[in-house]
Amino acid sequence: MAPKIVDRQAKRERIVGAAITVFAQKGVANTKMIDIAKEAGIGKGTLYEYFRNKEDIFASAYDTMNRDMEQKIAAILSEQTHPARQLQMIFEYSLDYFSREAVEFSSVMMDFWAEGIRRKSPEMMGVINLKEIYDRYRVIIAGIVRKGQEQGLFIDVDAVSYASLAIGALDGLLLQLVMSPELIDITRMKTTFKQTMIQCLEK
Amino acid sequence: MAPKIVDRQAKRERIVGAAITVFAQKGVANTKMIDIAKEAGIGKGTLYEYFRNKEDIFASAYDTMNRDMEQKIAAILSEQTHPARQLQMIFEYSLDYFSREAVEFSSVMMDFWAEGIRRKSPEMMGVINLKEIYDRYRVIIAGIVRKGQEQGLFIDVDAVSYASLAIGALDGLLLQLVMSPELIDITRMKTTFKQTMIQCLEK
DNA sequence: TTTTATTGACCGACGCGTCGGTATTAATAT
DNA sequence: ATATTAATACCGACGCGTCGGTCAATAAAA
Repeated sequence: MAPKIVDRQAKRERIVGAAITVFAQKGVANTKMIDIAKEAGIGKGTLYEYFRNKEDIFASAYDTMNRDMEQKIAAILSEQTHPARQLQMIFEYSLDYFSREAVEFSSVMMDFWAEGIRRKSPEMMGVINLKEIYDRYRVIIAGIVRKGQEQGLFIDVDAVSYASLAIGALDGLLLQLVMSPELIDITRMKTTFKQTMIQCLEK
Repeated sequence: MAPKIVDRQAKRERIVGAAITVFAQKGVANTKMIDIAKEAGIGKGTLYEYFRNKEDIFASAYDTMNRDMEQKIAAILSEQTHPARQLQMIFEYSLDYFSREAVEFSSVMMDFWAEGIRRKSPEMMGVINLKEIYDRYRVIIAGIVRKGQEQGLFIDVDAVSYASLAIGALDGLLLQLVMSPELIDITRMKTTFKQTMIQCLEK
């Protein structure tokens, strides 16, 4: 009259972790349910006790990875108050993160993008709302720029365009990093970022 | 004792054109062989008389789209000699191209990227060599920057990093354009590009 | 008639999700 | 203590739909 007790939340997280590992190795599209199950050390059927379907695991993994990133950005913003420094920190952190910590992360993220793009037109339940994520980052960067302008520190550039450009540059670099890691010198890239994206902003 | 005569080259091109149309409508991954055949107005089996497999059609479509882009870049370079103007023209042209043909071209291109990324690690015969394409563009942009530096027009920034950054920015913007077309104002973006990516370069 | 082009019915591999059955645990009775 | 029981966790063989690629038959041109 009493069931086996399992920490379902913890197990969900373990499965998501396993999924991310496999995604990194084989690519999201080429990952089979059985691959995730094996990595998590459980049977395929058990996956369906914790997730409705493949899509569901996919979305959970995406959420997890994205929450990580946003928390770190938030931390940076609270450490620094000078707009130019905030931008610089965000750029440098992103570059570091992409290159050093996250060869894994990067290619998985690329897969998520590809999926997100593929799902934009059909009335798919937008499990992965890429647009929303972009909007959020755009708001953050544009906010910093506007603050700098109000303080008379930055030139009069369109804050939203600048934010789109900066986010685009980071994403695009991630793309190239995944393709040719040997070609992108992070240290130099940081300098170049500062020389172009930041110094030109300052009066 | 004489067969039906067909212009095989022309028919291949027709098929590739049909493929691109369908890719734009349904996304590369969701396009079935039968969809391409129907769009081209031929039977499914006939596809295999002109292409070895799906991969082959895919690669041909990619080549076609890419050759278009490169030819236009080359034309720009021959029209302009001033380095800063060359960069500006390339940026503006790319932005125009992306925005004008965003729906069709852009989302198909994103699919190609996603595929290219997915195929980087396994010893797949690199039908779609994304790395090579990137290298080519990088060489072009970096070359312009170096020329500007030699002429004493540009500041001393690392040409390769700059090129990666610029290409990244364009790609990343394309990504955002696909996601939220309404958010990206091309005219403003051109101005911002000039204010950040070009003016900061000039002494 | 011969040669080539075209076709779509067919095949088989593949992978998602299900389902019937098994294993494990904890409350309860003895 | 220990047997009993009930609720839940776990599993993997299998069903079924999907889709890339093949091939035997057909059409058309010369």
